[in-house]
Amino acid sequence: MSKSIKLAKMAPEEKKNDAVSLTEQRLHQLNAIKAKGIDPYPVRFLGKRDILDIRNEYFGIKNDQTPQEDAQNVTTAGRVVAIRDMGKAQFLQIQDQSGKIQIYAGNKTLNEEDYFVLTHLDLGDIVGVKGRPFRTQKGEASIHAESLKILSKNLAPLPVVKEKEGETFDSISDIELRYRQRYIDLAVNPDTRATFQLRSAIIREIREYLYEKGFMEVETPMMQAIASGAAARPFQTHHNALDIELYLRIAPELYLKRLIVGGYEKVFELNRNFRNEGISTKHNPEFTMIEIYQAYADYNTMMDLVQDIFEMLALKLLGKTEIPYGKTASNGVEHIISLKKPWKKIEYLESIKEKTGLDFAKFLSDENPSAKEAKKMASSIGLKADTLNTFWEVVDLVFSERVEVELIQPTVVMHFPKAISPLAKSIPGNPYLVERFEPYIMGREMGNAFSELNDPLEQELRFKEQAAQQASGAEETMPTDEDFVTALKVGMPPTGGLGIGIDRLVMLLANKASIKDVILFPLLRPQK
RNA sequence: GAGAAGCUAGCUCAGUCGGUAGAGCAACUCCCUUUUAAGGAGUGGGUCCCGGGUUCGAUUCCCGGGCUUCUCACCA
Repeated sequence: MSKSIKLAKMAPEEKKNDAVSLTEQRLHQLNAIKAKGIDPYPVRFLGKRDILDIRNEYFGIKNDQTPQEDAQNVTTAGRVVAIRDMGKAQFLQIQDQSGKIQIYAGNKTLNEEDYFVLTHLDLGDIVGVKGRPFRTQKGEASIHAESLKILSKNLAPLPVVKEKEGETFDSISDIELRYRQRYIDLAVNPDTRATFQLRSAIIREIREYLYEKGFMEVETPMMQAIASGAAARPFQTHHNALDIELYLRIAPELYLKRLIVGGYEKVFELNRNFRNEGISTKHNPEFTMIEIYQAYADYNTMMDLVQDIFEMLALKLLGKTEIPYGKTASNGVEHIISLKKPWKKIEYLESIKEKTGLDFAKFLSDENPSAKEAKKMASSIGLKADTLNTFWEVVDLVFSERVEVELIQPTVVMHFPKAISPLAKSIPGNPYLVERFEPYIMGREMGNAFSELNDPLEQELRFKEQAAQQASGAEETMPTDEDFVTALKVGMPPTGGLGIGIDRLVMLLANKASIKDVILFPLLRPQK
């Protein structure tokens, strides 16, 4: 029964304490449990209550109550995260998805089989407990175990995390381990669990908000013969039976607008998009975006919608519209972001002029403004744009470098040049600017919206302009989708569309500096 | 794709001006039935990321490679 017996059974070569034998030691524990006739991986453990639920009922939400002496037994379960061995009794801490609680267990209340389990427990094991809630002499909320069942034996030891008064000791800081083996990160770091619970809540609240407003969620192809609807490099794949090349979608936009053509008036899709581009703290090759389309609406409708959604999420999930951001960011500067609407609105070209003195608006009427000219202007304020090939790409560089980075508080940037907005409708009476806006928070683009272009002939022209821009060396342009033009010919009502990057939204609300912190399994280079 | 930093025990980290390494926690043995970063006594544990080179000798110096992080570029 004692641990010395186990050791006596171990072959000498198993006594080594290196990395391999750590698992071997546990295998030995496992075999001892099996030899006792106990199943270390039982089929089921029913009637488990959440630890938080038990705490609230017996110890009070503020942890200021003490259970009655004759309190009923409760049943719960979780992973063993701490063992304090007192000899013939032990204190365990178990953790489930809702929280932690202490278990007090000894040979006075456990039967022989359960006591055997107790003395053969390791950190990381999952146990089921039945017992009476009570407070120890030191006041710790506990369960006095009357039965203790092993539900799953831990064979791959977890990092040991200790904490005192909220401070964590020896947590895992190896970022690679946290991303590659997220199950360990989740098992060990409460903050990681909280982040992904928040992510789930954000997505749920957005869906419910839109359902409430009469929107319908749809699913459009992720595998597309033409990857359009945005300007980005796609992933390519192959369908064997049809023997065709397919692309993973870079945006659902053109399909969603086909649905508006078909007669649905309020649709959205919240799902993955794929872009074959670099990986950074703000980019993962697969990322989640929501696109929302509403017929008989315009970009003003979308402006209200995006502010409503952000404000609603902050209030519902964080309880306030003023939220901190940046404490964990690399620069260490904390900002208080106010998501309260209405947000500040600025004009795209005007904002560049204000910040830099450069006036690009006068080039709007120019059919094919020279990139050289723009580069000259950019270099006059110290910006190098050597790798760019078109006028408006250079302008966008100036915007990102001098305007975007300063948009800490929520700001709506409006009215982009038509040349870089091939799917947006022109402002009436202004042939050069479009009814488009992008919300920015913390210097980051959080979305993109416009009054959707529904003139098929105009759309055809815009696609042609994109092709021409590509010919003149633009890095990324939007491919022509003939069938989409055909759809517009059938007739699409005036429509407003909005896209929001969900990952970045979660980063904002969860106060995370890296997109990898809000994606459960971010793409990493495979280990050799 | 470019630059910078990092990689040492299961975890968090020291360290070696070149002589094959330490701490705390974890693990193992013993004591302990209200402890809590439990405590006390003892023990073991390392391909110092990988491969070359220089050297009597490399974890350390040099070269190459791997992976990660950060910054930049592209995108959301």
